[in-house]
Amino acid sequence: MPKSIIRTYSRYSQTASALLGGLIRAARKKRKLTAQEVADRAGISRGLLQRIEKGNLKCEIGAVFEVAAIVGVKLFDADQSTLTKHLSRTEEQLELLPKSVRNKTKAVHDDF
Amino acid sequence: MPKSIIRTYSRYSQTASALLGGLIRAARKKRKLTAQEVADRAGISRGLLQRIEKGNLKCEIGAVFEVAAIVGVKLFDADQSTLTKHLSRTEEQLELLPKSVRNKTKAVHDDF
DNA sequence: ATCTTGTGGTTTATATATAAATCATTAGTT
DNA sequence: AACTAATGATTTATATATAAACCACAAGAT
Repeated sequence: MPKSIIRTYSRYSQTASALLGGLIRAARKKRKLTAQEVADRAGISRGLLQRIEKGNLKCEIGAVFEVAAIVGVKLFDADQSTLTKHLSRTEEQLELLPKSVRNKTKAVHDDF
Repeated sequence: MPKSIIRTYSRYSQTASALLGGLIRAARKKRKLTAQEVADRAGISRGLLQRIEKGNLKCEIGAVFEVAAIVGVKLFDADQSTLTKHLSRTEEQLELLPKSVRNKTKAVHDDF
């Protein structure tokens, strides 16, 4: 049972989430998309999109990634891909990544 | 009321999340940190950390960001900050971001 | 071989995020 | 001005993520 859960977040997380939310909102505006449109295409409610754009840290990461993809905000471009290359080439990472992405095209709930 | 919610995720989201989880796991290993140590410092359960490292899309983004910060995986460095500068300087973004980060040092639940 | 220690997986109870509906306000249009 | 559309915010019911407690197995260490 979850113990009363009063989670505190570091300033880094707050900033990162607020930044991401702001980028999403700005990108959505730039593309002249309404909140409802984006929410529909992401398969989420408009209320959830509002929280995402506010940088609320309690949203599920899948919803955030979906929205980011729809409005064109990419988390892992250029810099991150190099990060992937540089970071721990000796780890099991390279074989771990494909495995957890493979064999699922639609739903992902059987992920664990 | 949530309608039976069988969410599907795009391949982009799946890849991004798996990549992030893999980076986190690799970084944790690299720093010789046990799963329990990281979970404790992040204030989450070990089980949740397992799902995060697997790239499970249903984890809350706050927990993911916390863990990423602890093991040293940064989401918005170099490339992203330039993205911030380039992207829509005319939007309300620049005033939106500080506001939603300001006036909260510990908890963030009063965020909305 | 025994004893740790770390990890992966499962189960259960509960806290809570979510979808839906609603209302108010704002912005844009004619 | 009135009308529309978009947004912000709130409330309620329910689906579900989470913490905690397990178990089993693997890897080291003594």
